[in-house]
Amino acid sequence: MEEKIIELISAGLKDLYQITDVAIKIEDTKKEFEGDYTFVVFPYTRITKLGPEQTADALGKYILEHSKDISSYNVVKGFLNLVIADHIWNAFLHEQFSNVSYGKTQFGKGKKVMVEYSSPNTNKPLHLGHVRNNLLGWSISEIMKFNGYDVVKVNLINDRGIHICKSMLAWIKTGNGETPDSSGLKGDKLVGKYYVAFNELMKAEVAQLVASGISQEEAEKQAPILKEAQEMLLKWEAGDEETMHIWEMMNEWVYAGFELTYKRLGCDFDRYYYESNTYLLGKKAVDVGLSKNIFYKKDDGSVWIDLTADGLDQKLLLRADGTSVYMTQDIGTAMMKYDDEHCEKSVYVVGNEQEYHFKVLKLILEKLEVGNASGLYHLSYGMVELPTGKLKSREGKTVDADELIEEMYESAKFKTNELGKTEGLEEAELHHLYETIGLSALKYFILKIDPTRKMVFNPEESIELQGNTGPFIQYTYARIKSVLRGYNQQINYSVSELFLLKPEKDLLVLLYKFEQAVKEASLVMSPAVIANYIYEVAQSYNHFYHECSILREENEQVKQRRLAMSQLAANTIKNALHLLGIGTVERM
RNA sequence: GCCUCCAUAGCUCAGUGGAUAGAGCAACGGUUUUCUAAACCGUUGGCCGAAGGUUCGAGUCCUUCUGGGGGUACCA
Repeated sequence: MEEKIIELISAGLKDLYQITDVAIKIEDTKKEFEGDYTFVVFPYTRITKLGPEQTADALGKYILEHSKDISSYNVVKGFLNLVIADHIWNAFLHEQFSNVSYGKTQFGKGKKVMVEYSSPNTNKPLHLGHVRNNLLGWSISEIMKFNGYDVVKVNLINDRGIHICKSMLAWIKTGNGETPDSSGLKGDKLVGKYYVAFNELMKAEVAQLVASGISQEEAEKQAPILKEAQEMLLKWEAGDEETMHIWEMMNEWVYAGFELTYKRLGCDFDRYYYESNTYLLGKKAVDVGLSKNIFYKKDDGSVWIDLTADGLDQKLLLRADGTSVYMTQDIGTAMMKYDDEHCEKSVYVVGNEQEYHFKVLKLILEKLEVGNASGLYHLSYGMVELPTGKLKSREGKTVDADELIEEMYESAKFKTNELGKTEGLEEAELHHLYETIGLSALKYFILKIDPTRKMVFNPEESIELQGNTGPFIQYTYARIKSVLRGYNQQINYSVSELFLLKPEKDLLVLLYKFEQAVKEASLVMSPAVIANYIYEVAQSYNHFYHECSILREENEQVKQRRLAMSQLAANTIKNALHLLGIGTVERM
């Protein structure tokens, strides 16, 4: 429809004013005014030599004469508001109302994209920050799939490095052979406990050193337990048997724990990468870079790249002791990823604190000519903060993912029971209901916010189930399904020339824009576009529901139309919620 | 210091250079013999951080300033 209008305006400008070769832009008409699309004529008044009103009026007249699809127009100052004829909306409804995959586009057809998300460290459990990452990564993948892209979801497990050694060391020193079975703790929780323990042990040692007259900074470098961890990393890279054994055992615990959390969050992956498998490839690449003089070696043996010519600093690629760092691993991973899948685009869902890292990574890949540097895209999302301040995982001050999900579940359960809507449902159905509603509240609360922005997570607000929330949208869906159940026959809608009431038309126009939202969400990689869109749909449907009778409508044609609209709204909500990883329930 | 992102209602957030800046929450009031009240309708609440500039038109673009977040050579 937009294209048609643009053609009309373009023809009008040419015939009336001899204006050609200009990019015509139209926008949605603001609610306060009558019309569907608006064309702003201000920029053209200089050429038309007429006032804005006259220019717009002449153009409006021209369009009305040349198209049956525009039923009327009005002019406010320099704004030409065009009203689309009802038959267009009716035809759209007729075409789409039973389309269960309504909204799908072929926008990204033939393009293959890899989306890396989650990417946890194996030394501690998943927390609120990971939750945002997981939800974003999964949702963006699904949005791109919905747009026809071939998407490979990837999880890069950071299973090696000094941080892992810290957990291992603390476990060896203080664990007394504790296991998930013996402790009853989820595997990731158990390992996380020892990561916190390490930091406490180290803190004590640092305090002691400081007491003996050494500076804080120096003490933090010299703490014996830190030295031990560093030695352990060396042993690990050398393949020391005992170290490897403990490492493998503890990682298995963590994976089992993560798996449970992923399952509950609804995240899945097509492929897993392990940094323990990719860092050697990275090291090799560093050697190649050295021989090509892209990198250089300092006297202490550490390897660097000088990026001052690119406006950046110097960056470390290998430590003086020869062990690899984050960057080394990421070079190797990028190479392996490209070898495996040959995606033209590789998206990294990683927090914005690492923007610098990815800028450097991209440059290095470019210079080394490996791993498809041009396709690298860092989807940089904002940090999650609590009303009380920032999350601090080193001190164990976080919002734990599992606990958070459980709270949402309980909240949904409490609210459902309070409303007394549990009648006739069996235990398993109830569980499913609470789970679906609780997770919807959590997911929607996080995804409705623009990913690039930092967000404040208020636990009390997040468990709200009213207003602009996931459950509100689910409720609208359940309400529609209830109406459709009440009819319980095939909807038999045929295009009629009947007049659309305002709430009907508003809803239809909004539903028509789903594809546009789907496309935009994929372009800007933002589930928030979908979330905000579907919230408007739910609001609009509820308004329509209050204003217009459906089952009680006596005019059969109108009744069928409203049923068809309900059907289309239900399909739209279901598909949109799916893109956010949110399920629907038939009643709630 | 340098780089970068951000600043919109009491709170959390929307706002492709266009019209009178919008939602939700919170506060107050109303709607159910009628298709699900987790809903709907209304009231209160704004120098869009400040000052300049570009433009017919700026919350949106540019400059400066203020305040905050993040990054910045051996954590990841």
